Amino acid sequence: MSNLSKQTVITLIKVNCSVNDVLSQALKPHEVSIQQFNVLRILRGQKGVAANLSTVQERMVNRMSNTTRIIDKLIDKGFVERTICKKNRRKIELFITDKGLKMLDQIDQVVEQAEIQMTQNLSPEQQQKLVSLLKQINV
Amino acid sequence: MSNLSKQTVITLIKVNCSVNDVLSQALKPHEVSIQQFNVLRILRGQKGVAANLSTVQERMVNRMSNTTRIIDKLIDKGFVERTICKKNRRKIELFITDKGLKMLDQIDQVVEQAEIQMTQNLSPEQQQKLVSLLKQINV
DNA sequence: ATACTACATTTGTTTATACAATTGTTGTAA
DNA sequence: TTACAACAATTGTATAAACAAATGTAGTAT
Repeated sequence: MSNLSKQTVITLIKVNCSVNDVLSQALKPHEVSIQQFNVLRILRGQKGVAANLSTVQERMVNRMSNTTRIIDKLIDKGFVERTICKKNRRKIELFITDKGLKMLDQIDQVVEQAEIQMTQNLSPEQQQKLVSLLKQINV
Repeated sequence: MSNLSKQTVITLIKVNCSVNDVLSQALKPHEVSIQQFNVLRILRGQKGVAANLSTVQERMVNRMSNTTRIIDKLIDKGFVERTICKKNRRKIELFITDKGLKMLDQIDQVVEQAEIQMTQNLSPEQQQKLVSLLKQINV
């Protein structure tokens, strides 16, 4: 039934809007956007190994659009370093700095609290069910 | 378990990103954005009764941000008319035009197809379950 | 009438998104 | 070596989002 499809999609969009609001409000005092936060997490996940731009882009949750400029902001704040790759001068090498790691540890907690708070009405089984249903959305 | 919360939230955000992509791609040939489309639907829902700006804002799925400018675009395209409310000159009265209605009928079909296509892997029962789980997200 | 507060919308400004075009680099075929 | 295609990142540009500030209007108390 088409009405049900519409309701499903609209509910998904609305809930996501609210979730985004909660997350960006949680991040706001730390002056990083959700996108910047995600890039920092990706770089931390490298555990010291350099990441180049295309790697970061592939792993970003939201579409890339302009990863260069997101990283520019993070460099301005001293959270990320960028150098030109010696083996292939077309590529760049990105690292998270100690300052970035420290900041990330702080906001990780804030974000985690927000995540837990948002999902607290759902049992683990319900969350697993929700994730599995979401993954069946056909895009 | 906090990891599960994180997975739930991230899955929701990712799926929503993809859904948004599908919808904006579906709308693109018609040169209206998702936001503009939503405003048009709200105005059509008024069934000829004027809507003022705050009414539209309240009903928008995504946060308002700047409804004035979204409506400016729709007026430029001839889909909406705006007049000053005679009873209260602070308010405006917004109507969808015939041209707007016609266009909306066309893209309604496109959007509906996209919605059906995205939810086709889910049975009606599964969709209802999904909607009910989404609504339990605490925001 | 005057001043004041609240209301409804618009405007300004900064930052983010989307996409195309450009720059600089590398590898490869002639 | 030269020319050319492919690659990796950056820059340009137009549009949208977020939020604060400003404009204009209405109602109310003095």
